[in-house]
Amino acid sequence: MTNKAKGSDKFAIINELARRRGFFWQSYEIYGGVGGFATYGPLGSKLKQNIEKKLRDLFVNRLGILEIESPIIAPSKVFEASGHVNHFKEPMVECLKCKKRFRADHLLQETGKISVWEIEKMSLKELKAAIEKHKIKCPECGSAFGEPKRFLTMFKTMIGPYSKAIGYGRPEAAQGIFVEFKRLYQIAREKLPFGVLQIGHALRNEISPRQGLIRLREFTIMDLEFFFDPEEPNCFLLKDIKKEKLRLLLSEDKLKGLEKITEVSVEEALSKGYIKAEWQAVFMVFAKRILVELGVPEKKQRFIEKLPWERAHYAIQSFDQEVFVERWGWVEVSGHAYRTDYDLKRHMEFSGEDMRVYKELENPREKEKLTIRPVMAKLGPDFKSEAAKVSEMITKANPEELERSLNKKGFYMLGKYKIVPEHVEILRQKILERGKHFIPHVVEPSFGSDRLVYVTLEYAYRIKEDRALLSFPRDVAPIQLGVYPLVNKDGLPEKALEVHKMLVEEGFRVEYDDSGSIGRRYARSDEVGIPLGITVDYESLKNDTVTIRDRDSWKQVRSQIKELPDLLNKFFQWKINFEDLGIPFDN
RNA sequence: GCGGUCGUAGUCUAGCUUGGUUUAGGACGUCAGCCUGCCACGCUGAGGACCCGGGUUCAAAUCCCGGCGACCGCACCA
Repeated sequence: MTNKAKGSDKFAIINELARRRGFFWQSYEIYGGVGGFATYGPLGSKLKQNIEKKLRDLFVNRLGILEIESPIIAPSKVFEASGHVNHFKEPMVECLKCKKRFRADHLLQETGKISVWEIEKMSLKELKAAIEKHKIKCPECGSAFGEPKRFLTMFKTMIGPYSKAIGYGRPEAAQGIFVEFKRLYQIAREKLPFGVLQIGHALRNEISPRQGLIRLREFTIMDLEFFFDPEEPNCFLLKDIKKEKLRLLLSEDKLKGLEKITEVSVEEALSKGYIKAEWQAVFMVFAKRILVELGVPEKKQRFIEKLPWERAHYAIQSFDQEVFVERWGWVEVSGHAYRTDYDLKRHMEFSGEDMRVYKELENPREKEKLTIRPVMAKLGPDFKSEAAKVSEMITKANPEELERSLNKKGFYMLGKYKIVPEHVEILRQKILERGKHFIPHVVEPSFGSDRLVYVTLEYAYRIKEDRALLSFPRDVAPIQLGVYPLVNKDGLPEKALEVHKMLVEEGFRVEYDDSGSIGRRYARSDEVGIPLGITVDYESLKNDTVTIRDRDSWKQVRSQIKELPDLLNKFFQWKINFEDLGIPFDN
């Protein structure tokens, strides 16, 4: 859509380029478009796949994390258990005069001094009453508020045509992992720690998403839930990366109104208690590295600690990894939440399934267990019809306390019933405690795939001699190679097509282009970020060599056609650089 | 949701104030052909647009109303 007001900053330029070249655009354009939905074109979907592949390579291949794919729709129970049904319905009030809208819960928290937990339980009527009671007025103009209303940011649907079963579109992929925990734990051969990754769509019915790929109503999330024993929180990868630096913006500084970056090594961040879990720190390092590899320098990244009231309901500590983008400033690209045992515990409560794991103790402990057994032969005559009730009360009583009282006073008062030693039998059993059941803790790195695509594009974008080029890291470039005949005659196209075919068969993503002039083709390929251009010239016909052109420097080297597969494979695996591809070529 | 700005080919735009001269003009891109011995050369040709609906009028891209959408700001973003 044409618009002068949108200006021509990088965001606008990239969105325009993305639309024109087929990276992505707003969905449903023929019906005027709908905000918050994007369609990826051929180049964009490839770029996105490549970025996601990078995370898979790291997490699944290198760290052995399990990948799953679960449904987007879940029965309401799942999100009741997870707490989303309560937390995704934000109570809003609108000022009757100036029409400004506010979060009712935030207003009450700030001015009413009511705890988050209390507010959460309140009905709309109670919220209204509380607002009136505390005489809360519009912070903008001082007028009264209208009726509070809840805005549900989850997409709600029905499961089955006539069913009353309510379902929700998942706002995160994480729950798909938690609900399958038992089976996944078995598949992981009942060993901790282990992690599960899910990459998939998530839905959030945002009120007004107007930032292109940055805020979508349907987006791709990459949730990694990493389960570990809270009593053994040590990360075996730490030794390799403990010296690596992280740029943190700590909540204590945020509270003071400072935008101060604390640059510390992982080691230090942990010892000083800035980051609560080792695994969390390690994943933050990986997240940083991934962004560096996508082209975002460390200085343009930071981890910002969320304040208690900014945090999601399930987290006791959260860092957002932010990247600086030109139009929007610091934008979250990943979140790192320490979810503790919150989710598994809640699903355990709501489903009744045991989500605990069992671990054997290194040194099994022998424990004495005290049991008090009622002696019915004595209870019966003494308590008559109430004997059964008393008996039950005895089994529920604290055995240690009962025994102590009997020894000391010679009786024990169970409510109004006086228990004497004849009424009970005291048993001491030696039991061997071999292990214990517990709920694992979870740290969650969670990436927004679409945002990674956007920042990759923004950081790849540059101008060289008035020409736009996308300087993608070579391993995420949607198209790897362009093959061109220098001119369209004298057998050059035929030769170039042969080279093209050979490279396609070798598994490269290659494009053949013979339109216009060679310079135009180079320019076009630069704009879609093809790292290397292979040109067949007259020399090629004589000695089976081609030139290889580097997108970023525009330099060229000459190499043997038959050596291309090997050279190029090494190049795209970052094993060799452009200069190693052949001998310098000057024309 | 509110306020402001705005909506013309794939993209950027001219035209709108003052309705008719428009078969809606240009540039870039695209396609076909020629040309082209290395960085968007040139030539010939082709295809491609007034957001949607209603109204006013002899006549609407142009004026009015409504809808939809976009951008910016506010609010929201678990």
